[in-house]
Amino acid sequence: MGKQISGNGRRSTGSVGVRDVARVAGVSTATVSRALNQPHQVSEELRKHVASVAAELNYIPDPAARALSSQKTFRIGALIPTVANSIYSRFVEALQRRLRQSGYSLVLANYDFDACLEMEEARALVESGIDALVLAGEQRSSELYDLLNRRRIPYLLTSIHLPESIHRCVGYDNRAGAEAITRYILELGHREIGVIEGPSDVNDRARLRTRGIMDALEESGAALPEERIVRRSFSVHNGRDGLAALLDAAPALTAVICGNDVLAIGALLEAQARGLSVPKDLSICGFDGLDIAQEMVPQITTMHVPTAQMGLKTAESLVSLLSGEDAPHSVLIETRLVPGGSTAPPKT
Amino acid sequence: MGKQISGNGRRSTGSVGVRDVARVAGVSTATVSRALNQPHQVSEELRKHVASVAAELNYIPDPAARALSSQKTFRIGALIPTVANSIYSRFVEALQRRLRQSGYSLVLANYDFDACLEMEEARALVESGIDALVLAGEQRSSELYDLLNRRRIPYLLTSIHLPESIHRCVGYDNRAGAEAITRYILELGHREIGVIEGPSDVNDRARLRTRGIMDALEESGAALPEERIVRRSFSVHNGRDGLAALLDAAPALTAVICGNDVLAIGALLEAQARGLSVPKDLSICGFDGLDIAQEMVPQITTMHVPTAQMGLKTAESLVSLLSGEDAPHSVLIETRLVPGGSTAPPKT
DNA sequence: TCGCTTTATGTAACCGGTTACATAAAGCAT
DNA sequence: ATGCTTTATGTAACCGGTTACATAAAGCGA
Repeated sequence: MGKQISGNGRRSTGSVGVRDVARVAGVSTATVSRALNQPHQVSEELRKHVASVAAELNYIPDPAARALSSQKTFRIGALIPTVANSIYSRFVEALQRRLRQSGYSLVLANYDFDACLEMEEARALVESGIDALVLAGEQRSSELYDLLNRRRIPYLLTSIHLPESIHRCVGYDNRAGAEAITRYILELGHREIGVIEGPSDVNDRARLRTRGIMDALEESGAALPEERIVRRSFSVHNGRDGLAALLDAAPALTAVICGNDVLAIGALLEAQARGLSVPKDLSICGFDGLDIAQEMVPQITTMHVPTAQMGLKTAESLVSLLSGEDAPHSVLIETRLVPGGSTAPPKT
Repeated sequence: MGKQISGNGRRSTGSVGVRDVARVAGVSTATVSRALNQPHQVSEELRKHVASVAAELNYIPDPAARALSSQKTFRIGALIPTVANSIYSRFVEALQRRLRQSGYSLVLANYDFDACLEMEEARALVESGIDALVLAGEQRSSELYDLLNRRRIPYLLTSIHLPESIHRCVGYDNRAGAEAITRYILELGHREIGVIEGPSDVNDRARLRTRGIMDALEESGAALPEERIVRRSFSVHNGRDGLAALLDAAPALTAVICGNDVLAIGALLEAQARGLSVPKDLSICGFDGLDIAQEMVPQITTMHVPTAQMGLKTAESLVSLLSGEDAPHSVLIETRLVPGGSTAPPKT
């Protein structure tokens, strides 16, 4: 290769760089950079001139160079259990859309509720270069939090609301939501209640929901015998299976409270497959407010979570945080009880 | 040996850099870089020494610096209509998992089937720095392809199989799949058939499926009057609405073919809400093989698409491509007809 | 032993923006 | 007009890896 003079403004890659723009516009590279990034520091006429030259040359700043010198990547990581559940996918979509508006890209990683994989993916995300990280829930090895703190990477917990926690969050109150929907079931007159809870060992949202259910039941004086609670990971199939197990152990149930809508859909389908009429023979309720659960026949009573709004708020918090403005330490996303045809007073 | 490198080797950011590792290990920065990236170019003992020093100092290469000098970002963009449909979300999950194994991150963008937004997001992805881009389907403004070619960014089309196209692809044959499932319906004896097609104007997968349905129907000599085909965008709600419209226009239908499983689920729910027995009064089939459709009662007859496998193959193609190896120009993902309880011969 | 090739390592110039600092010009009170 | 402050622009040193080229050492045939 021939020798390369750095001063001629030609990039070896062949594309247009700041030095080209500077040369054509007859100004320095510093001025070009300022004209494009800190417009107020440059006289208006020069700004316009530089902008027009840049546009004419079809100049596109190299993101790697920008990241290297400014120490900002304009990338945000999202470490989500699974995007196959629409409670997370809607969130991710809204998050991405809003981040883009502010010039950020979303780097997605999923770990399917596997704590080990979560740690690995987190490490990879951090090492790939991100300005901030979005996590789901609070429960995880302190190693991950240590890593983030050591590398000074701001992070945000979502799907959970913890005003007392040292971690920032944008989320909703899983416990209170579950308590409210349980009260609703109790107020309908149910006393023979079963629960299909989520995998509460590795998922604090699921655990909080179970806690809320138990709180409401205890408050009402209704005890919940061991055999009336089954634990299943989130899938329609497991919902069916869970209800089958419950009904085998306790055929007298009049209501089943599910850890989320996916389980509730499964329970509804299993009930129907067994010839049970919902809600006449059995009331079923869920949590999340998925579109599809709202379309089921009967419509599933649920605690609706506005996940798109959560994505929006999460994005806004992150953007403020990274702009040096201060964002609220915790943001509460309000849930809403949506009564559907899947619940009714028990048969007398 | 032991000679001091000019400067103190300390990064202004305070973290450990190649120069620190080089100094402590008593070698040059070039050797450190080579020891970590081209191990075969360095003597084994030196390699181990450098590796241990790097580990000891907890050295993590700066991705921006690496990207700037090597012109590789190790990031791959995925521009997906929506991740809220599990046909895409499963794909994205598998894609991400496999890419990570080879050291790549996934940058996700979604456009909700909006062609304008797709172009905008594509531009943003390209400008954010990616080594390659994954797209869904072929149909889009040539402006996008021009952009990718101009910037020399390799790309791959998915969810579609086009061996003749100039574009690379990893996907399945939408037309043939739809033709096969339609034949299946015809072979059951149905002649009074309705169709709820997807939004074929902006979505070539949906259009190909409609084409496959029409091909099979024409081949069988069965004409499809205008009023027996309705078009709806993909949602359970629209599936219900679509079936309602079809039944209003043509109450004598014995089978309904849906553009995908989401529409089919909606159609099934609407049929049940109207007191129709599926499949006795009406047969319904879909396309995609979503988990939830397989759990419905009755199980929905569908053309199963192994999306996770498609994600895997897509990732592998991309990795080969970016490693300079040659990847197949088109990869066919096989679909599979899964008969379920939602279809049966028509009432005689 | 010489000369040539191969292999291992070091030096320093990149990659392409950003920005601290220097400098020039303009504004303004005295 | 003088001196001081404010504002606009230029110069060049960064950011932290990678890698072309130079150099030293080792291998090897004759």
